[in-house]
Order: sequence, then C-alpha cells, then structure tokens
Amino acid sequence: MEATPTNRMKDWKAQASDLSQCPVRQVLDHVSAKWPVLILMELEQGPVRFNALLRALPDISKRMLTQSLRNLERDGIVRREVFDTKPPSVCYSLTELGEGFLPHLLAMVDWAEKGMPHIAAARAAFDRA
Amino acid sequence: MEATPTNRMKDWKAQASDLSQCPVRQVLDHVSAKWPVLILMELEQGPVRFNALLRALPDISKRMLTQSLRNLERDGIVRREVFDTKPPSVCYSLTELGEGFLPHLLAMVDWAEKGMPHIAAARAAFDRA
DNA sequence: CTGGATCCAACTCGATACTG
DNA sequence: CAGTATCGAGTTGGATCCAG
Repeated sequence: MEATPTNRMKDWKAQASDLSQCPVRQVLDHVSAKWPVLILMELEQGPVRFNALLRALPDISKRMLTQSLRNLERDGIVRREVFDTKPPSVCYSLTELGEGFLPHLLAMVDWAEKGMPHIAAARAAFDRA
Repeated sequence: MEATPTNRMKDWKAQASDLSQCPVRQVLDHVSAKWPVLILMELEQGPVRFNALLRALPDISKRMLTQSLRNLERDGIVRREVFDTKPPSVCYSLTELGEGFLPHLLAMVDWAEKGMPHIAAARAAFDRA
C-alpha cells in the first residue's frame, strides 16, 4: 500500500487514540507541551546552560525544566553536554533533529499570530452568544 | 521595529511564560492538545456530526469531545451548525482558519514519522544509559 | 551549578446519570 | 441526537530540602 498522506493518516488513527501505543503522538506531545515550546525557542539562539535557561524562562521551575529537557533529550531533539569543571556546568543545544523541527514550530506560531484578528473576533462573537 | 522572526520571538517570550496573557499560546495549546489534533484530522475529511465523531474516535468521552469542540469553535477553527430536525442533528466542519492550520499539523506529523527511526534510536541509547 | 526526592494542592479527565 | 451535571480517581506541577 502506497504511503499517501491519506493512508498514513488512517494507519495513524488506528493507534492514535491510545497515546501510549503511538510513538508519533508521544513525540508530538513532548514538543507541543507548555514548556518544551519555550525551551526549544530559547535553544534556537544557540547552546545554553541550565541556569541560563532557568533565568530566560522566568516562570518555569527547576523541576519542570529538568523534566522537559529530559524528555527532549530522550527523544533526540536536544543534546546535553556535561563539562566536568568546578562547579560543574551543563550545556544544552539542539540536535539536527531538533533543528529540523523548529521551522514547523515557528510556522505554527506564525499562523497563530497572523490569525489572531480572526480568532479574537471569533472569540468575541462566541462569548456574546 | 521590523517584524522579523527573531524580533517576533522576543516579543513573544516576554509574555509567553504567563499562558493566560499570551493569546498565541492559548490557541496553540488548544490545537495541540490530545483530542483536538485527532478531531481536526477527522474534520479534514469533511463535515461530521457529533455522534459520528464520537464513533470515529474510539476512546474519547462525550465530555472531552464536547469540550474540545467548544474550544475549537470559540477560536473560530471549527464551525458548528445546528439543524432543527427531529431528533436534532449538529454538524461540525473546519472553517477557513481551520483549513489553514491543517497543513502545519500534517507537516508536524510528517516530521515526527520521518524522524521516528532517529527518535527510536535516541530513546534506546538514552534508556541504556 | 545541576540536579534528584518528596510532599501536597490544584487541576484534569473519565464514568455515570440526567435533560430537551 | 446532542449535549449538561456531578463526582471521584488520577495526574500535574510548584515548593522545599538534600546531594554530588
């Protein structure tokens, strides 16, 4: 069977409702969650250290930053490098896989920004009713 | 100031950490959540009725389907049409805004699928360590 | 500096029952 | 058919303390 977009989607749907059975969904959930999005956009500027990220993202907690970075690292989207200095420092950066994802993320942000007038109008109309 | 991607991103970051203050993040969260993704892909095939959606998405509950559809409708991504027949029927479809979003969604799915070999390898390597 | 471990409050979501 | 209402289990995430 040819892997047309439509066919792919159907195969996809068959497993997609069971999140734990669909690898694609797992990755998508990791990258689209609240903090990973912001982390990825920080990393686009170049390699960053842990505490720098912590400062750059004013409202994230250490717990969530660590957890998000671990997910991204495990999926091969972010690279973690430990330098055995004193005190120790850890540097995070995008892998090639991660760099390949950023355009899609930015495209969605762009779509959302360009659509905001429509969205705001829709919300106002909806809330009136 | 020119609205380059970089500049836009900086403006963005200023508010992004406070989810309730960033409209873009709100929309992104709505569309990237677990069920909305699947709903949107169903809707791509054409208008669907409530119960049809319920059947198409085996594991979704009425509660979540209603809630997800309401969010999408409020953001102007999904159109809801009520036909006053007996029994009543409600038809959901993509708005133009929603159709404009789907390519981005599909692109991300595509990226995830194409990257799965890398991701699986990364996960295996990570779990060994 | 870079985390791990634990506790606890808040929110999420599914199941169930009910309505026009 | 297309929802709404309510409740309880489960999950999430922030705060705090500890460690290499």
